[in-house]
Amino acid sequence: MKAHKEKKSSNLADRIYQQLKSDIFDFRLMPGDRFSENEIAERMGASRTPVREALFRLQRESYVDVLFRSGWQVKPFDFDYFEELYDVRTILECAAVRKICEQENNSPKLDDLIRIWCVPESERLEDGNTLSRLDERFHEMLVEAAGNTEMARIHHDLTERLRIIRRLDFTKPPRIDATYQEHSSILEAIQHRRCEQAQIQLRAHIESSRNEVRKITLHMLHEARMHSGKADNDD
Amino acid sequence: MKAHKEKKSSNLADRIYQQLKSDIFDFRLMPGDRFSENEIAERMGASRTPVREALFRLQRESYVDVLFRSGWQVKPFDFDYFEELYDVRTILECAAVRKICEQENNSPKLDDLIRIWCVPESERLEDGNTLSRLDERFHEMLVEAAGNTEMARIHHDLTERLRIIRRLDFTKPPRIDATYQEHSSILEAIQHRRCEQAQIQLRAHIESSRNEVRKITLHMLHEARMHSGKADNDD
DNA sequence: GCATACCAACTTGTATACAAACAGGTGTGC
DNA sequence: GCACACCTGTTTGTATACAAGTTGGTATGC
Repeated sequence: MKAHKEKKSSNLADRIYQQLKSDIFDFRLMPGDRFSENEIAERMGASRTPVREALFRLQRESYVDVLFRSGWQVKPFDFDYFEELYDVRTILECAAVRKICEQENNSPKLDDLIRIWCVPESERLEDGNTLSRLDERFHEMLVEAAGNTEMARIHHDLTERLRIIRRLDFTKPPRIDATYQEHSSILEAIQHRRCEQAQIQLRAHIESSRNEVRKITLHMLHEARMHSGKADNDD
Repeated sequence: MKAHKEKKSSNLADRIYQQLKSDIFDFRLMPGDRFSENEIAERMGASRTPVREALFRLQRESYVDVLFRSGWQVKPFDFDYFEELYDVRTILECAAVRKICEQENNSPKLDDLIRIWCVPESERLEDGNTLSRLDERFHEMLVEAAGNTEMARIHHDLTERLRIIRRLDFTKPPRIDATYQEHSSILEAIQHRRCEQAQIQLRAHIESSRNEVRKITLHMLHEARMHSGKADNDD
């Protein structure tokens, strides 16, 4: 009765949604760019209907805005916005750590985390892209281990929204090493139920990642603007 | 019914969204009910297009589900889900209190709150419905006073989702009195920057409200099922 | 040369038409 | 009486047609 198939492939709207999102992520659609539904529909080889569905989803996730009968716009970069998301992320993850520390037995998720991150240096991964995704999963799994699926869902949304700037964090080996070091240290504190210590370390970890990203983002955005041959728009 | 001015919002989809949501809230659409887009479109006197837009929004907010080419369904009541939302709410609000306590000067929002809630008994409101909305605003303003608009937005979403069961809290005078008492006490603690105490009180306040709602919800749902002549579905 | 009014092209919002797939009933073969 | 195939109506997914409003350019008046 409930075993309905979920055919993702037959859903044009989903595909367009994903495509548009990655266009935004990869700066093929620049912050501030304006476009119309017809334009997208033509480029995607579809009609306006699924395009609109995709755009409404992106709008709700605050990637784009609709101007009344006057086209759509990729939301301009708003650093305050990302700062706020980082803050909420920190709050949720610290709360998750607290919940985990209140559990008597390790949840399977926690054990998985330990297996992944508490490894000798020789077994550590080095690829930036891979590690970027793995880092995302570390923080997500931490929240999942707390056992509140709605909290995990909200945190997952935050992660999605932050990915556009966060993946810039793993471009240099020092940050990669630091990540392994900090993650394993946090997990160890959790394992010994040192709640306060774990939270402090987690907060510091997020903060240092955030600082790194702050610097790189500005640079990247500037680069992208230059390559696209567009002038900086500062009025 | 409600003599609201028709705002000529020019947005049919929005109106349909609001209407459907209140249909769900008032149990005109029962949890588990199945319906089709045409059915809704006909009842609303509109075409399927804006109806679909409204339904997709409600789906994203997890009020309804779409079954592949087989109609829509009002999401069945899931008490674990509401419990989880309450948890996240508590986490966010406690974090907000912490942020507020770290501010040196009172934000205007905080002063507003004090003006509303720290009043002599004679000036207190008594109407359950009014107070229900006012209570929502208390918690929302608390988060807004912390100064993180994204956190406030997420909290606002939680509030929306919890309203369906939360408004059942203010049906009895004792809870009304207790609410005034607890809110003013929390605000006082915040004003004196007693962070820990404020958080503990807030947590207890939410918890007692939650307990009250837990009891009433079960009863209400049962009533609604009886009146609609439907059998309980406990698989 | 400048300001303003108007028009035409374009944009989103809504309605309708068509396609694909599922569900449930019905008839047929045994 | 029962099982199974088929057919028909209903459902969502997608495309297209139409309506209403905005925008930007152009022509005209001064």
